[in-house]
Amino acid sequence: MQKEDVKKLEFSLDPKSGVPYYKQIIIQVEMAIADGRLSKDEQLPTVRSLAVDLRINPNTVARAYNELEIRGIVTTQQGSGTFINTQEIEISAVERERFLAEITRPFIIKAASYGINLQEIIKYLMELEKNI
Amino acid sequence: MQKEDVKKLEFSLDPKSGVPYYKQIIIQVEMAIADGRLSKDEQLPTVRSLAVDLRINPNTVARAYNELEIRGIVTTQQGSGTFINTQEIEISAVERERFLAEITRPFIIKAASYGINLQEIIKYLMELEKNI
Amino acid sequence: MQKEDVKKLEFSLDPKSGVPYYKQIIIQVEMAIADGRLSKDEQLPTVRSLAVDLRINPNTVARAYNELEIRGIVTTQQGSGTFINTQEIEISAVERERFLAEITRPFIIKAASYGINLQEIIKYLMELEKNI
Amino acid sequence: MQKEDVKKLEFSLDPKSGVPYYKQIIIQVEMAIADGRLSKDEQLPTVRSLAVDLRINPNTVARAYNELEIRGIVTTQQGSGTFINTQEIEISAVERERFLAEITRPFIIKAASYGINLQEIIKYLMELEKNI
DNA sequence: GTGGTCTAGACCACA
DNA sequence: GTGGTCTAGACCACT
Repeated sequence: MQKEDVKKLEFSLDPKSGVPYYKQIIIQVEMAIADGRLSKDEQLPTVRSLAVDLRINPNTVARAYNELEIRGIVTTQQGSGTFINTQEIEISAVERERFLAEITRPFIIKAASYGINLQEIIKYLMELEKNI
Repeated sequence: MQKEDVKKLEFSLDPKSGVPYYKQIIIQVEMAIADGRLSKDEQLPTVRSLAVDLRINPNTVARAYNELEIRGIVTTQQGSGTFINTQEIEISAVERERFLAEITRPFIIKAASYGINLQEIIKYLMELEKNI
Repeated sequence: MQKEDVKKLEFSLDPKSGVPYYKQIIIQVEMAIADGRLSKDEQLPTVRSLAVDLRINPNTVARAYNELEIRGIVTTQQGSGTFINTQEIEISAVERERFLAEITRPFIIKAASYGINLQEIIKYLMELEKNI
Repeated sequence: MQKEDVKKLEFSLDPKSGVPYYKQIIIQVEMAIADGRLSKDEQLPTVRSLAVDLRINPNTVARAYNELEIRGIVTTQQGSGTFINTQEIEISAVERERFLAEITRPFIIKAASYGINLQEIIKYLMELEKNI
């Protein structure tokens, strides 16, 4: 290998998701840390460059970085940039449950529209799990 | 049987969740349809009665019902009420299986990308099913 | 043939159309007169029987008949029923235009969603017309 | 060219039509998309500015935009505005012709059932096209 | 500045 | 009685 085969960090926004841009950025940073694409002391894109990349207002990026800093996930060094500050992301049980509900709901509803009920879904998933 | 095993429809709002009231109502109607507590041609509570029940403004209920109508989930007939409109899409058993596999895959992948595994999903769904 | 091969009058309501029931009934009576399924002195179904047929409130049928009477299209004979009162239905130019716009709009919009514009539609229709 | 041949987007409401304001706005946006005056990623007037223009309540504009969003026609991003979201469905030339035939047939039949013939339809559409 | 949510209350149309 | 439309105005979240 000539170089590290690292999954590069790529931000992307979904305007239709209803999730505010700044939150999408926060989640993506957190996820990148969680799966190792970002690690301690690495630098995030600058506010301006990311704003240009994503074609959004720099204030929006700044807000995301700011909230990440408040949560202790990144540290901003005046004049030099924003850096990852931690190795681990902890997501609270409540957040976890809420997130699970959020992604599960449309899945259940879509299945139901084809006449597939919860029991059937569970049965299918248990089959799947057994065969992993 | 000891008692009627009715799964009654009960609306409830959580003001602390951050989810707007009207969306909570939409979700509860959708879920009730998905798990069979509401089925075709059944009438929803009237706008006014639900508003009183939930102690919210009738406009908020109306907004939820209106969105459900635009999405084709309910039909309202002025002067008589709001009725469930869902007609399940008819598919064969084979298609059914294929369809289930098709919508399950991205769902599982998405969950996995957030560190949630199949076991956890199944556990959550069983919890859900119990509480219908 | 053994009997008159008459197109029978059949009322039907579409709850999803957004058009009030009483107006749907009015239109259907007018249409039936216009194309000869109903002619002068024929009797309409009774308010009660039609209400039962359509599974709607008798008041709704009564309202439709009442409006038809106001317009001079039918006459109600106390105790004997409601009868067609005219041979011809005249639709005002304004109504006609409005109706034309109403049925044209969704057609144009649907075409547009497939990238077909008005000019193209017109061209196609002119072709059609030439080949009749 | 003597002057820019711009088909500018102009909203206008007819209080006498009986059509609710919010529906008039929806129709005008849809038609503007259909005939190309509005295209993907263009921004609609802001809720407040359109409300001032039309001298109606901002909630009424918001309601129209909201319904357009539910239908997937526009996307709103809180804090930045409302944008056209229509992505035309891609079809081949052959499919195009077939599709046009397919949606035209029921349209013509419906019109005919109300005594409106092809010539009249074409005349109306040409009128429409001229006035864009 | 943008849109989102909610309330309060009026008046109308429909069954 | 039902839902539909619109206004006025408040407060919030996001860019």
